[in-house]
Amino acid sequence: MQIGKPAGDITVHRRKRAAKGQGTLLRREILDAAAGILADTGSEDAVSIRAVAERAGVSTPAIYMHFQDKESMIMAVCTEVFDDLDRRLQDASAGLDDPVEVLRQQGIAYVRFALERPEHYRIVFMQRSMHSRATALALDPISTTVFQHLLATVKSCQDAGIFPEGDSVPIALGLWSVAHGLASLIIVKPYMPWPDVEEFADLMLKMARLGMSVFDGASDPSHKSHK
Amino acid sequence: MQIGKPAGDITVHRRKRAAKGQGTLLRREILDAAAGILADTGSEDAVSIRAVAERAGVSTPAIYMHFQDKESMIMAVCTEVFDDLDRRLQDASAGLDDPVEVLRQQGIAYVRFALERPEHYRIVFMQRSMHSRATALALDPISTTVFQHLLATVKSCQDAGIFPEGDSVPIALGLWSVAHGLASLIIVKPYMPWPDVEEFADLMLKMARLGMSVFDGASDPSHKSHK
DNA sequence: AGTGATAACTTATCAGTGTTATGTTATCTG
DNA sequence: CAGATAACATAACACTGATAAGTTATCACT
Repeated sequence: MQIGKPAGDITVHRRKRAAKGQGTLLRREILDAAAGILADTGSEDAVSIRAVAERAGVSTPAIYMHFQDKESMIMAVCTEVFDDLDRRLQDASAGLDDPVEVLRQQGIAYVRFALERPEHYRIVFMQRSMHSRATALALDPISTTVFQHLLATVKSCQDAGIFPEGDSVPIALGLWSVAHGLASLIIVKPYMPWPDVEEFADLMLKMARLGMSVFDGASDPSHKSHK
Repeated sequence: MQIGKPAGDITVHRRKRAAKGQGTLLRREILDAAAGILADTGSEDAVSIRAVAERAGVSTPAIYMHFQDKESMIMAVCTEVFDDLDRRLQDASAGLDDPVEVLRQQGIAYVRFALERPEHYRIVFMQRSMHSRATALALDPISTTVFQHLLATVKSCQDAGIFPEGDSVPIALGLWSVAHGLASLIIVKPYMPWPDVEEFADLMLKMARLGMSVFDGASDPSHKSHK
């Protein structure tokens, strides 16, 4: 049973260890490997610690030198991908004067982005974290970034008199819920009779805006005491 | 090393095997065991095949006599729980004449139900199936049931002149997206600055309704060719 | 150039998972 | 009471995330 090469765990390409100060180089290569697997397969399940380690050319526990656990690693991958989301949302509304049009275009861009990367979106926005609340928040800069930008857009709408004055937070959360609800339901229940996605997103956001604009006089519990 | 009882896999309560025609009795006990673990722990991860088998007092592969795989088992558990959802939605709108009020109360009841059973809701509405589209649809009677009821409510709203005439499907899907977006985002991102849940749900649904009511004259691509 | 310190890893292993092929036993039928 | 078979159990496979403990290459310093 003599075989030339040792049997068992055949690592395809064995990485050379980094120099002494350059330990963080591996972090980049791990992220690239994990991102590659996720992009190739489109499934989080395929991104196992072992698969990532093999693709990066290192041993399995080497991953844990740079990431606390698997969730942190995958979240880091998704965070990098979703940096594009921020840029896309800006691009979608660049050069637009009407703040309502800004809101609409950003909303459509949001849904479109989610449907282009359904697995990334699912990981970040449809999966509860295994960590505590505090660390889950720390691992999730995407949500806060998206929300801050949306908040600014809502405020400009309020300044233009489109939305009623008062706390912008519930309005922004409401608009976010609409866009998220649409994207996430399409991802999970694709067999439902969804109309054309972009026109439907347009419809929903219009619906939300028009609803909001009439809201001043209605019985709005969260704003009742303001006026 | 003589010990009285055999070491190793100590099954707490060994079930007596069912009689010859009564093989399906085990199915009920498996469902109860799985539902119990899910209710106790609140985590799908705790509902492992082995844990369920031990709780039911049978061996691990016995599960596979009644369920194709783990997903089917857990979906069966959730389907039973969500039968209550249907009843709750009916109760919430019982005795109401105004179809809009029916819509609002059902929407609030929907979100409330989701937040009372976040893990069940997550499994059914926030997790993509491992199966093919066809079998995923077959495993998911909840969505279709909920949607059919919502569709009926939307139609009654259309008859009352609250919503514009035409295809009810996109309107119902839109309303569902709103309620789902709210519930699912709260479940996954509880650290966001959510206002009081029920009043917020009320706000959102009002917002959706008021938007819809003004829609007839606006540029609505999905209805443009009707008039 | 040689030596010790240590950053950057690897080896080996643990405890668990879903799933399946195969073996066994209790019950029912004739 | 013998044979058929429904209703299980045993054992094992191929994974998974994670960790304790051991190793090796590189660096600073003499």
